[in-house]
Amino acid sequence: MQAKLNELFSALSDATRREILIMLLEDDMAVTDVAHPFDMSLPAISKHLNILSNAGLISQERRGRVNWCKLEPDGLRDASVWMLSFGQFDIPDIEDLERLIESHIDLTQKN
Amino acid sequence: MQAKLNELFSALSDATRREILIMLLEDDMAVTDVAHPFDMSLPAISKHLNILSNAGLISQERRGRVNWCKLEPDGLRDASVWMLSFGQFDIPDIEDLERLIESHIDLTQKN
DNA sequence: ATTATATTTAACCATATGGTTAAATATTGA
DNA sequence: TCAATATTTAACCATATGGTTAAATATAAT
Repeated sequence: MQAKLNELFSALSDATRREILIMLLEDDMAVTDVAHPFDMSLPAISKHLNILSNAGLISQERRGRVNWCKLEPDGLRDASVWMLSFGQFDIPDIEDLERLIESHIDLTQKN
Repeated sequence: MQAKLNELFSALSDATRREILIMLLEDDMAVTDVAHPFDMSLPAISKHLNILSNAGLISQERRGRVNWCKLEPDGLRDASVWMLSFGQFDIPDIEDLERLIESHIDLTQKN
């Protein structure tokens, strides 16, 4: 649980990786196309994609020589639940997020 | 903006630091007391507290020889807004979070 | 069969991170 | 004044991170 959160937040702590996630919001992409806008080598991007995969934020499916990268929006859930609940609740279901938001707002307005 | 998010997510990517935040949810604490439950030296905790301060997640106020650590719940806002909006919107105000949650749920149910 | 394309793996490098111990710096209490 | 307490700073260390280039692998196209 803690290890998974470490991996998640750590994956999100890099601007290149956050950019990649945003790109994948539009559509699935091949590794080469993900790499295109960045001033960085293909292996570097490949590493970033592995980190995102291991964190559960994307999935990769190889078809032929192309490795398709796909956003896994559920991957963000644990981290966002932790952040919103600030770790004080144990809410597994995304339907409860709205309630968590409410309590987060209460929390921030307390001082 | 990106640098601040790097700092925020990076600060959250360590289990010790997340634990400290949860501890501070209860009440403000002196550095020594923060350190107490951890199997770690005081300087190590001091470094963690600096990282949390620089990320804006806590503040520290020295009174006499005691440095009081205080949670800054607003510090989480940027990161949670990014996560929930997935970077596609530009919502500065926490009142709008509820709407963002809605769209996040839509997003996750899309596939 | 050969070549081009897509991607990963390997080896390497510089810097960052998270810890340590020892010493320094205030501040408080006796 | 002297000692104890609270905390930080400094110097160091091992490992992790984020990048590089060169080589390897697998698939597709000619």
